[in-house]
Amino acid sequence: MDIDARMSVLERSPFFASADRDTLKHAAETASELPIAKEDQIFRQGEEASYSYLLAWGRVRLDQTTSDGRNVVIRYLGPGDLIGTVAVLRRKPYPATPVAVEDGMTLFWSAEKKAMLIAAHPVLATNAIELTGSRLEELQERLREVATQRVERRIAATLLRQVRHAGRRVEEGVEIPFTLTRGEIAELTATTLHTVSRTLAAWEQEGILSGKRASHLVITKPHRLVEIAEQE
Amino acid sequence: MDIDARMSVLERSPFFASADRDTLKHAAETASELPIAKEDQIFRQGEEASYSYLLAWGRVRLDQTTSDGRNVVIRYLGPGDLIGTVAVLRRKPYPATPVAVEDGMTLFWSAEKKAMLIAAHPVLATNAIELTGSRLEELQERLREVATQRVERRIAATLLRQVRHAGRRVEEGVEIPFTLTRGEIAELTATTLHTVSRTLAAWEQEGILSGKRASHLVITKPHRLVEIAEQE
DNA sequence: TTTTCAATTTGCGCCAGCGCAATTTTTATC
DNA sequence: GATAAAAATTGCGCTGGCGCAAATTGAAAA
Repeated sequence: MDIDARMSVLERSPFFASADRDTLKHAAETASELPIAKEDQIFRQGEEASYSYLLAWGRVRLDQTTSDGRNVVIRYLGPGDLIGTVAVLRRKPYPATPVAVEDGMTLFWSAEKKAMLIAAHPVLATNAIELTGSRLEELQERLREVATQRVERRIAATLLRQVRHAGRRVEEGVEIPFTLTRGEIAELTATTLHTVSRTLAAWEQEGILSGKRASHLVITKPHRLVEIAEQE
Repeated sequence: MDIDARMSVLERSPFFASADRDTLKHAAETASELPIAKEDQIFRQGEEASYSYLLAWGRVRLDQTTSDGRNVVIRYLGPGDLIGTVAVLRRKPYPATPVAVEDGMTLFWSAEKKAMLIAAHPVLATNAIELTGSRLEELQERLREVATQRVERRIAATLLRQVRHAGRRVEEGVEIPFTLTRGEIAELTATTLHTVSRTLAAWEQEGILSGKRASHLVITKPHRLVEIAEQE
């Protein structure tokens, strides 16, 4: 990737929203590239946060593992999303493990370079607050769902969230453009894979959605899913 | 409160960590004061975020209400904590309703004054990222607990979290220095008040803690509570 | 094409904890 | 001191969904 290609990637990221050409150029010049292969762990939960990343392309799942070995999926990341930035800025260990769900490319900066970038371009600090705030809002929403809703509604809400983040119109409806297993949905939803499987099988039977394994989920009746997410 | 008293309040807040005298003075001079009485709502969830607050003294509970009228307690705030700042900086509606659990005092700034403060003193932007990141981390922790743990462990973890934030050593153990009803613990823990009551009654019987209603909870055997929080 | 393995599905027993109902306790107000 | 109301407690029936087990499916590797 040459500087122009990098700048093209960066200007599409919300972290660089309203950033001028100088900022983009500075960031592009100081970045390094790391290709990622499916199932690569970019870093591990608990490690010292030395580098912060920006996903150029590909998809990444953010996992948190509990002390008794269970996994919670924090979110799916797509192109333009930051990885590990808050931990680097806070000088805390990484709180999660990002796992590539498909091949991709990241741009990365050392903690020093990132701090210098932000000091030199205050718009980046503002954008970092916006992005962290946005993640906070999403987590609050998820906590509310888990605290107050039955599983079906939660699954519907979770799928709609992926649609909102990454959905792509296709002929039959809206596609979630990455592989999402029943197990992963379970870990996003605080339930078990069996319950997700039963639910999705019923919805597939009803014509609401289709797809499993390598074939991406396609929501054929999004309005029906919204109804389910909003039922009492 | 004169300028010196305000500066004394501000320098104790993590939002002003590492801030120099000029910064504190600027902030103190541009702040206004709003006393709060028990049960006051400082603002309402969903309202336009016009002011951001810093709690000088007192205690505040941050509530989020769901579309079907249920309540989730997001967190308890104490002296030095910010209220509404992220929403103001993001130019989004307030995501929660802060309710005073006792009489207190806040300092507040309009959105304009706050933005000017932060633009003039970059250390404040850095601190805002730190604080937002810290809240993110706590919410991730809570989501992991709700997703993977039984109620008892969650209640223990929740009480330990209050101890860590606000606990005070007293003769019999550690006191949580504000009123925390069984209903509120339930809303912090994604369970019902009946389940909290049963659990706390058993723990009180076992000598782990004491207190209800106006009398604050006192954890008499904190180590026992840690064991419960960490059991499998 | 065959084999392997992970993902998905399905049956089913079990139970943690929800939620209804009733009672008791505590605090604030008059 | 009496009353009212909110918080706490307790009994108990019920059920959503967990988790075990087994079978089936689909994709990747050989």
